[in-house]
Amino acid sequence: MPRRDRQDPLPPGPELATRLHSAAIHLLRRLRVEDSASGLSAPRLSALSVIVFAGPVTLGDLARAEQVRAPTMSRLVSGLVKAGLVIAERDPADRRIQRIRATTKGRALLEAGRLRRVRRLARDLDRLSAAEFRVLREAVAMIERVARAER
Amino acid sequence: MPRRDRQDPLPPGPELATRLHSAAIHLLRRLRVEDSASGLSAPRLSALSVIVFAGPVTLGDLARAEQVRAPTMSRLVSGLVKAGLVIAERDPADRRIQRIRATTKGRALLEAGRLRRVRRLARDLDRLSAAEFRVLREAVAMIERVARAER
DNA sequence: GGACGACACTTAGCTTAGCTAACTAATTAC
DNA sequence: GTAATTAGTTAGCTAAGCTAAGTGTCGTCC
Repeated sequence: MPRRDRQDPLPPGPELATRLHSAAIHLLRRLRVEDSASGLSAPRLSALSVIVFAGPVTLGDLARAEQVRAPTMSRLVSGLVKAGLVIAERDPADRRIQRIRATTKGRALLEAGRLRRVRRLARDLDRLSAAEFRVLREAVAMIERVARAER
Repeated sequence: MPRRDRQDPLPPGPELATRLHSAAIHLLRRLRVEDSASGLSAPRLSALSVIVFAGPVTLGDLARAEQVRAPTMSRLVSGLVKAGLVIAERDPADRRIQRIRATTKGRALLEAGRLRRVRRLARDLDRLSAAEFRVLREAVAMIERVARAER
């Protein structure tokens, strides 16, 4: 019975996927260091990010986006509300629903943090040549397409 | 006083960094869905991953890698030990230090989870043409280099 | 070679983040 | 107009984060 050893080379598709997966993890782990300056916990920062970029969202939307249950998101949001970073209003048309959106303060806080991360990444990318830059630009467009695809 | 508007185009370096950052986040958020099948919490899964790939590590190494404090990692590791996924042994040369390594079971569990993520990503990457594949391969090598760089 | 500081981790005790189960209120379906 | 469904919340638990303080081990230095 043929057994697949750990050292066996993987087929080309999975091998690239493996490397992309690993590279993405290491990239973001590196940038995460900058987040402590925001003063927010990782779950709150992540939820705030979705609220800022996805515009007014419902609590259910948020819970799905963050892959947590509704009660968890309910408490995260009330923490963000108390901190003055977001506002939650009942939808007048369907009063079960909340419309959650960022305040100016929330948007500013998130944007400052995102800038720290991006600046750090931009500094790291300075190691690349102009030609490599062009290749990376193409690749990023592909990753965006793949990562946002329907299913 | 010239004010930078939100709609202003960013300079080329930061703009690529911004897009790469966002693409990496969306890529991993998408793959994270697969992790529930492992039965482990995200922090434990992440710690196990470092243990499996970085070989025997100390608790301090792990805490630094995961960007948490020692007491947090201490409890994560004892959870993994109780679950039979890792083994922690005192270093005979310096008995303050632990050498933490994965068991066969731990390695198998992590590998199964990683495979689910990678297979999902590989399936997503099938949308790309052969030419795009080659570009992506080049870009991944660059990202690996950048993400592992010293500082 | 004994005292002392530093180091690696653990314990205690707190807050936040995750969950399920059960509840409330609003809407939709019949 | 009653029943079922949907959106969130509350209660109550475990896990994960922190700081402060404790334990044992090592290195140093006189």
